[in-house]
Amino acid sequence: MPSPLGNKIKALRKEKKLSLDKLAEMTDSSKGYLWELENKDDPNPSADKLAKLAKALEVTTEFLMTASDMTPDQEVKDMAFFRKYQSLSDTDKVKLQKILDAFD
Amino acid sequence: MPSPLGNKIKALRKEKKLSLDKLAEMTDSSKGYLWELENKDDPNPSADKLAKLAKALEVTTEFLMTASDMTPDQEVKDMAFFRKYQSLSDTDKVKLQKILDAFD
DNA sequence: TTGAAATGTTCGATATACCGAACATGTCTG
DNA sequence: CAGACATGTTCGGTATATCGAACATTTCAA
Repeated sequence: MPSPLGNKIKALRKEKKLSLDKLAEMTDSSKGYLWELENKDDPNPSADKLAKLAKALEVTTEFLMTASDMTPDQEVKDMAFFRKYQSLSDTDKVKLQKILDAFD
Repeated sequence: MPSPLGNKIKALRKEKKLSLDKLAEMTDSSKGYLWELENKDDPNPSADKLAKLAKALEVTTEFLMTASDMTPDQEVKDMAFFRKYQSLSDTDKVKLQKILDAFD
């Protein structure tokens, strides 16, 4: 009856040794609602709650929401690459785009 | 009055030449609601809608949710680049990473 | 062993996400 | 220009996300 999302929240919360009350406070929620998210059938929190939960639990919303097929390691590496790319100047971005296009 | 999330949705939708109606159909929403998401003050869709939007628009929920200081158009272009990158083989990814590292 | 504090669970009430359908506006072709 | 069709906008109603507070359970010190 609990969901993947619920399981992840509970696992992360336990890992950080937080009570429902404490996590509720950190995320501007009620503990009753957090309990529902963790234990009820098909939870569907708002983007706002999701973002606050991700921040409090120190993960991405993507991680909370999706059961990814690639390894967390690979996900993290791809993201790191993307962050570097984003920090480039526009002209450098264009250069890389050209190179990328040559690959596929 | 529109929000970063709304701007991104609209930019991505336009990029894909989708009408509100079409996107609504793809994402099990009403076009009225999608219009609200794109144009109203502080939209707060559910995780479910967010996931369906991300899938239809071929971006991550993380990308949709996190605000940034660049224009939605620029973000969308960066995201397009990232999607291509992700579809590469591991060896090609590494090559591109090397090239990127040479830039900064 | 007891009971008080911490943690977890349930539930009625309320705010709001989301819908359907009407209305408005734009964009064409005849 | 007419008007038909696609697209965008507004809005009242309904389902449900979320709260507050009561109730239950666990924990642990005295």
